[in-house]
Amino acid sequence: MTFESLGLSPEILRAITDEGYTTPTPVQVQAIPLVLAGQDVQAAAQTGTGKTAGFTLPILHRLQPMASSSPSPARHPIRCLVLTPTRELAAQVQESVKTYGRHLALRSTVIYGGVAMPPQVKALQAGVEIVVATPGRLLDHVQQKTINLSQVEILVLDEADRMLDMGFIPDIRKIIALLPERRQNLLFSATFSEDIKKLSQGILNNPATVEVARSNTTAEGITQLIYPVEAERKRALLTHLIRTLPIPQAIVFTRTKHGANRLCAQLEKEQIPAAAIHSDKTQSHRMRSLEQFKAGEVSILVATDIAARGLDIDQLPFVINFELPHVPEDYVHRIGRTGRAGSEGCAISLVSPEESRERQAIESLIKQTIREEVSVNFEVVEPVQRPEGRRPPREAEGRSRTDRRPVARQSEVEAVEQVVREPKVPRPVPEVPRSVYSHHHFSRPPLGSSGIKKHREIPALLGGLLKKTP
DNA sequence: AAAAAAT
Repeated sequence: MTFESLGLSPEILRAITDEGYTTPTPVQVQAIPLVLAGQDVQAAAQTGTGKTAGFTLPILHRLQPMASSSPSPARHPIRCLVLTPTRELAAQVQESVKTYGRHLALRSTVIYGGVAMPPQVKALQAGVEIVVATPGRLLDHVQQKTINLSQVEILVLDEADRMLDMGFIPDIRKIIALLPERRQNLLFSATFSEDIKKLSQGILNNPATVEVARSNTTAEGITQLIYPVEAERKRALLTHLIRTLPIPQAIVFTRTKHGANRLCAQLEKEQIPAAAIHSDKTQSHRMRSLEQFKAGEVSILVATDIAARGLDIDQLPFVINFELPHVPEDYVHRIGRTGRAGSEGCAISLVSPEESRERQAIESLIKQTIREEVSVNFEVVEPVQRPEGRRPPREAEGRSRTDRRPVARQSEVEAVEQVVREPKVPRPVPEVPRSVYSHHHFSRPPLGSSGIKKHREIPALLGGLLKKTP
């Protein structure tokens, strides 16, 4: 199967070739012909399956000016509207539109909150055919009458289940009320829950269904590991793993925004370049964090679930759950940030005894037991256990030097306790994907070219650490 | 129970 055989125009094919892609992914093979035919489509697919290009490419094809058509009108109505749950995802989708529309005379812009209004108004006034937006700011423009949606031909709801979770549906209904009744609708969702099916029924007309990956199953090619660890030792274990595996680059998920800030500061104190991303950060900080991470200037991106879905970073080798998510589905989304587009990756979860319920829920959701792993030698630098009720003064917290001591200097009792917790005899180590960076992908879908491409040597790195089991 | 999104 090739992109040519899907019937895309030469200009679009040229952009695809520019990006170095040759073979469409399964979701693209299924979705592109349907979208080209003008069908409504509901698709269950996560980002990383090539979903974004799956709708971007055929939409560009449909909107491109026909060679035979009359000269384009002076005023350019918005012909396609893409709605996404997060600002970052909106930005990413528009990047994709720009990339694949490079050789076409179609213009696009992205609309979201947290940034100044006037530049967006200006872009809209100049005329664009494609708008990618988050719902809130889009409605803001509607109220200010700075946007006209009356000519929209194609509506895309991206990550619809996320938008549902986030309570965007009333906003989306308001937006839809402003669109022409006759239009093409595309709905993408990680899973088809009952709620999503209902939403879909209300919006789509006789949709074709595309389902590539079975819902609630984790992608093949992602090695999942659990490191059991007491909550108060997680930070020490994390830095230990980052240094010893080593982990060149990873997204580390925390449960709260505050937790993300704290962990980020602590990592930096340990000389591990880190950046944090969550909704309390300013939009410019969010963008900078993401850029630094994608450019490799920062090795750890500490994130809340803002980054659990949709973020598309090429060749991300590791995802680390510093804390397990409360909603088991979010585990699937988080680890989906690695092992994308046919490459392989590793998802590590630091799990404390208090999190056993979450762990159980996750394992029953994904219908597998996640392999447990122990970091040999970790006890050497573990923090000294403090007696109950005697916490250090606040200012001493996070002072790494005072937190830890070599084993030799600890009391015998403590040393014995450690041995019990962390047997010296190394347990069989898990099998890691043949190589985290194996090059034999069947295909590498067009997913935007930002990315971390310098970790191809990881198989060697990992091979040393995670030897194969018999 | 937490996070995201308009100001």
